[in-house]
Amino acid sequence: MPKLALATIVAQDAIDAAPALLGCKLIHDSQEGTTSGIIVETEAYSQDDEASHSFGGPIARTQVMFGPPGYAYIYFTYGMHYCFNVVTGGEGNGQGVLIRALEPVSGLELMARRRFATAKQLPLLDKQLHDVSNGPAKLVQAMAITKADYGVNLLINGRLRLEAGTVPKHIVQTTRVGIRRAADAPRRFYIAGNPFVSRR
DNA sequence: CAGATGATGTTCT
DNA sequence: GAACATCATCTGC
Repeated sequence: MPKLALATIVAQDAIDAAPALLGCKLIHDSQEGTTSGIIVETEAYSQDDEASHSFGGPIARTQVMFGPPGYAYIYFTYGMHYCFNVVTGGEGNGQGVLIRALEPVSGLELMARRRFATAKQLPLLDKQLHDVSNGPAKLVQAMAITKADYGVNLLINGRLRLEAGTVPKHIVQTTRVGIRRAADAPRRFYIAGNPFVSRR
């Protein structure tokens, strides 16, 4: 069963867009080569959500979340990590979907080289393979997404873009990871049984 | 295996 | 000062 058009998916509120983005593909063209992966884990953040960066209204850092859907919201955290979100919902409404894990599709060796200091040879061991992109900051590093990608349109044919995929068979809905406020809200979604999910 | 902890810089109280 | 949408590495079972 094919996915809805991406523009339709991201126009929904984050709580609906988050599961709908599972199975879609994220693609990045770079000088080094192309990397891509299937989105297997997401979290929804909305303006009325205490845990969201958009809670309380727009500030400089979160401006893009209040713009039209389908753009990249990238933030820096813990002094060393970047994370990547897809802006969702209507303009003027601060929302986004955090992409928490990818299943590599192409450019696996390049992704592994970016993640690990030493150049790994394919095939990777299972431990190394899963570790390439099973976390929000890990996939950003593997895909070489940077703050320069903040605010790019992911729906057009740019260097960083989304592509519709197939609807996953089973989706699990549960609580989000690494937050204190609204910790009980079931706003995390992942593809059941997928080995690249960051945690169960 | 689980749990604790340090790294490191921006944002919040 | 403390918290933070994290990760790698350490300790102890």
